[in-house]
Amino acid sequence: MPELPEVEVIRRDLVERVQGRRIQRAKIGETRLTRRRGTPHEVEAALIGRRVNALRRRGKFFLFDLGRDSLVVRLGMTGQLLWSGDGDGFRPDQHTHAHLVFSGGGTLYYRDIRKFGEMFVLPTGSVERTLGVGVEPLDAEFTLGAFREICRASTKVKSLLLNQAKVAGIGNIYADEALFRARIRPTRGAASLRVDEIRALRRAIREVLQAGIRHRGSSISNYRDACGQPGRFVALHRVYHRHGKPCVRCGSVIRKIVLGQRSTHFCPTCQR
DNA sequence: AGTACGCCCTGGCCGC
DNA sequence: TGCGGCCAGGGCGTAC
Repeated sequence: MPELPEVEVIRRDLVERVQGRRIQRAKIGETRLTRRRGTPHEVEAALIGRRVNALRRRGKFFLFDLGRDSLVVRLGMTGQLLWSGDGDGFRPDQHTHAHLVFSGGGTLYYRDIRKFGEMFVLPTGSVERTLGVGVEPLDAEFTLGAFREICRASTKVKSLLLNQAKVAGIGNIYADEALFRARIRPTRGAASLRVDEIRALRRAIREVLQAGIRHRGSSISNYRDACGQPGRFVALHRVYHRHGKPCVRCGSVIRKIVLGQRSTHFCPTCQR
């Protein structure tokens, strides 16, 4: 479900609440959550008594820096991290599979209807290598030169954008929206892009991700921030889920196709 | 290396 | 109202 902007909104909501606090209790009640590494009990044991030095984001991953180790959380399609202070905020339900109780009050719940998300612990020093995600599109390293190198691939440009090992954090919504803003057809071969197109796409990626963060994310169905509130960016989508509707730029009918097993939306006139 | 497919899950929506 | 089929923002393993 959540892409870079949604994860970043949640991270910003949570950082003030958990940074510097100690995990007093931890409960993981779903074995699927820890399938990548360890058992629920092992992960719980690695968390209890540890202080959260920082809460960072890498692509679509949350990284809770616990010192020597880091807790890694990925939300998959329907995962949510929901905060509850003492007596207010989220109440757990049947889809709530884990929670962390923090010193000084407050509980962080992990809720995930489809259970595609995951939660595991890695040595902090090996997080980067283990996750293997590519450049952060909002960071300074995402230069035109770096993106040109990435585009030297024999794959369609949209598939490239969705490849987390190349560029971190872009998912189906923001890929379609960025390609629309750059006026590039999703089916174009990445290697066929001219320099001016790569420049436009890089700019569009950054703009659409920043706009997504500014509007607190895209809530198509069940995305919610850490306080349970939906994002407002859907109203500003120009192509995603707008198939059959007129293009906001030229009035042509927005089309929907399948590309790389994912629904893909574009304007057949504006995007070339 | 790239692509297609099945699969992991659950729920919402649509048509009948 | 009920039911089957299809769809979904992610990503992995396998086969080609």
